[in-house]
Amino acid sequence: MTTQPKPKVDYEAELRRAGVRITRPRRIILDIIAGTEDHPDAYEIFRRACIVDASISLSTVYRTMKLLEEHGAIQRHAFAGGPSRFEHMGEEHHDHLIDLDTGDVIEFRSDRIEKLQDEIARELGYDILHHRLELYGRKRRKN
Amino acid sequence: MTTQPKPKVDYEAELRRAGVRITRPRRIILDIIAGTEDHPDAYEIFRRACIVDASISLSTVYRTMKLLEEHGAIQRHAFAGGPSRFEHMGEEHHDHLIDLDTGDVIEFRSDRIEKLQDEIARELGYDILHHRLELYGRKRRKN
DNA sequence: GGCTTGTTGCAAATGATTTGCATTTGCGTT
DNA sequence: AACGCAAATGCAAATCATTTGCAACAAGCC
Repeated sequence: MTTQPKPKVDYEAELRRAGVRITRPRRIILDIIAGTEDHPDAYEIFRRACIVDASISLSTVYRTMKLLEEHGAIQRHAFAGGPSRFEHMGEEHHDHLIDLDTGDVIEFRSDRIEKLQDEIARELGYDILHHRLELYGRKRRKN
Repeated sequence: MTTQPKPKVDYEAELRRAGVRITRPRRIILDIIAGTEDHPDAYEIFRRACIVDASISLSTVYRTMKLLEEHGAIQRHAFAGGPSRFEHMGEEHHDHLIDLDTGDVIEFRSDRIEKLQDEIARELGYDILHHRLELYGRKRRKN
């Protein structure tokens, strides 16, 4: 379970290629999500963006998040009871373990689980487009 | 993958035992969720309740859902991009496959996945209190 | 049956997100 | 380098899901 350092993908070039206009707000937002390893929500991204350019609006953050999600540049997580939180797409898909005490999010990945999911979906006659696996727990007490 | 007929648990007696006052609205809502096999949201429950008693308010539905959730009588599902949907607690835990075209929810269960989850959490030093596994897909085209 | 306290309905508040619209800006074209 | 137009922005207001304050009301114990 190594913490793989995510490669700084050049989203800008990629989006431009897809015909997306690169504006100043978009560049700033892009930099923020590309450069963070946590899972900020829209408002947090907005707050960070404001530090760079105070004229950026929250609507633009939301619009940009939706745009990036549609272009597969980011992943939206809707954890139970809270605003959506975003994360740039890494190489590898992974799932999340949410620490109920601290709210920390731990990423993990299990190929066996991925495989099982596909099997189950096949049995049920479905193709999986995506999935969501979240474990909610607390740190084991050393007793 | 059999569709087990859920036992009509006597929520009323159980809640009363827990010191919960059984009012007319609560009884109606309880009957609705105990008697359905789908996953209605608060508004849908409200709508169904209104047929029985038009004076029931949406707030009461929300308040009752929260109450029932706290007492472990129902399960709240926050599927991606939509309101919470509720389901009475069956015997067996299960996960969900959401049909992206129709919104249908298919229940399934895999002990192997459950087991893997526990293993993973243990490796990470956590105890799982609960989890959420949702597969989003569409029906396989017969090609 | 009356009392006490929890519950309800309603309307207004909240939190997250979206949208209408007038203004601005990217960027291919001249 | 300036031009033009469609696309993007900021702002405020709208929307959607859910919660809350409060006065009227009803459950369940005496």
